[in-house]
Amino acid sequence: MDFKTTLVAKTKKAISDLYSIDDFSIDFEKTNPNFSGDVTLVVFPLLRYSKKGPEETANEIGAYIKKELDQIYDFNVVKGFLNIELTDSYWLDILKKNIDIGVQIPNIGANQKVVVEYSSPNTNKPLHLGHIRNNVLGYSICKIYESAGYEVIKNNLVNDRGIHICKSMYAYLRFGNHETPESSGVKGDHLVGKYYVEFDKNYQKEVQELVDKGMDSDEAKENAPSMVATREMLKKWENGDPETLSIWKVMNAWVYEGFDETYRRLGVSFDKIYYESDTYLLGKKIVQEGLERGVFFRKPDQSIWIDLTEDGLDEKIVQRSDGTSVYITQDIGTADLKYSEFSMDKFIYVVGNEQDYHFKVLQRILKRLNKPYADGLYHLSYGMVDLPEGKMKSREGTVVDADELIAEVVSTAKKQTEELGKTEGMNTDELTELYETLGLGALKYYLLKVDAKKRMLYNPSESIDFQGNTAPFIQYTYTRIASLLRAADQIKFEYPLLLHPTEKDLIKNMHAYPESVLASIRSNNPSEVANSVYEIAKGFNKFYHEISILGEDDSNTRFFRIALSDMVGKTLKHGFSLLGIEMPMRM
RNA sequence: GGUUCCAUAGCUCAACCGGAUAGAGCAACGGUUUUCUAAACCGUAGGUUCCAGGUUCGAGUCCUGGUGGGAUCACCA
Repeated sequence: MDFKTTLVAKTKKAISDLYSIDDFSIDFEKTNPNFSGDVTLVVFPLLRYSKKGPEETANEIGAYIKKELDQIYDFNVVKGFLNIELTDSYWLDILKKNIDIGVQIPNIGANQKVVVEYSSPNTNKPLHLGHIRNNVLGYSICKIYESAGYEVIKNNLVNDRGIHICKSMYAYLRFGNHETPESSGVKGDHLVGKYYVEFDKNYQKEVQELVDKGMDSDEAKENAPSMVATREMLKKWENGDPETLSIWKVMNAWVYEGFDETYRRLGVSFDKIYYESDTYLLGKKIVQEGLERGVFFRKPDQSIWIDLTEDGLDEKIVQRSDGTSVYITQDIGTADLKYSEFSMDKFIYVVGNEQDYHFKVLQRILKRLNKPYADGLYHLSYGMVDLPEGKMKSREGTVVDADELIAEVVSTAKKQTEELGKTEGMNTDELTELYETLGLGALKYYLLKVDAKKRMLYNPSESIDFQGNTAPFIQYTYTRIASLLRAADQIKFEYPLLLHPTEKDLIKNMHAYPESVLASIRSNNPSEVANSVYEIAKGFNKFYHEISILGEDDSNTRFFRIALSDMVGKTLKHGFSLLGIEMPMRM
């Protein structure tokens, strides 16, 4: 039994002995740093039983449990707060256990399977900053679940078909002059993206011309020649026209090559990739079944709907009057496919919050269809990334391109490192790797440290500032530890009897780490891990600054501090691995 | 307009179930290097937690109403 359980049990016993009650619950919380103590019991809710003032009640309980538990060094009472200070030997025991078994996250996910769908790009344009947030979040949440014993399937659903893909294809055929990534030297996804933009420019021009001739604007949008041709192309694609399929395959292959490079650099990967071109028809059968069972209904024009007004949602179309499926139908189909393949307990979609309504509807529909996996569906909804000048818009060219951004943070890392000039003796390969580790670390951490569901601002100058709450700060802390360990020839020691305050703080922070991982799972939000790691790093730098480690004369104390530092380093590295960030050995 | 999310220091973000004197980083100002890496450390200053009510021992957190902002409400994906 761990100490917290014992503490709660003893305290409950104290309260029921003192005030003769038995049906109540209590909980301890961390003591506010402004007061002395480690854990705190708020006694206000107990006053109605004790019928005494808050101070007196707290003092009575404190005196009772102090006698009962050796781990309690002392207690103090401020108003209705009973602050309990634990002994150094208690914290040393915690540390010892930590050092003996290493960083351990409670195994709460044994025999549970989670499918995490993330990334899910369109193959008509390159990735941008919003995609980076998606990828980094998705990958991190996978790592976090894995650390607690879940079996995780990293899943990507590639949106490789549809009218938007045809737009790039149309523009390429018309303006492309057979250029290829090889001939132009442009990365495949960027090349295709170029024609997507090209399409839009030409399309706008055509619309304008029609409007100038007196056509209504909506009508012009429908009748612009390039739009008509693109719709025609989509039909050909759906009918399996060989020529259309062939150009589609070629262009998609270029995009995949480009994406793979970006994925590799971001350090994300997938266990299972679905392509929408394979799955987009899957939902239709389920729609038919649902129709027969009366979950869906048909309107006079033959379109099929579901009525969700009882759930506070609207009616939603699931099949068009011409018999083709809509987006949500595909999602129903793919959900079913995934369940038949993986029988997962939990199914996380990492998708932006502009689709909150969509996923609410999807879950309701799956429930109405009595799908067993409906309850396990979770939409990890994250906020948009804003730019200081406003929101990103592909059309206006105000997107932050993923590849450019990565190149920029890496080159900043290089510049910073060179200015500090501490990398003597490292060869070119090592340096390249270091810049990559620092630059990408900074970028990922910048995106992961804020609450996933919140909208956030991307500030270019701040993201490449490597001071304060940043990945390089934590990486720097790690290299300090690595350097200590290199200097230590051996680590043999007895645990001391007393702790320096900064040592105790470090132990407390490390003790809180596994709990933060569980909190990240509960909230599906890696920022809790990021914040916990930051606290530990900050604590270490204070410790490092205040007391000497290698310079300590007493060899036992010296080795103890090295072992403590080692443990801090391991915890930092563990935390960063859950965020998908590497640790350098030197910087 | 309906639904929904958000609003905390000059800026970017924290604050576990409702708990004490709301915390960090950046920016500003001042300090620390004969000492294990100064990408560090210490200090000063900075707040009517959007507004008005309510619930209670206690509200940034919960409820109601307002103000401001985002998203969504397609036979698009």
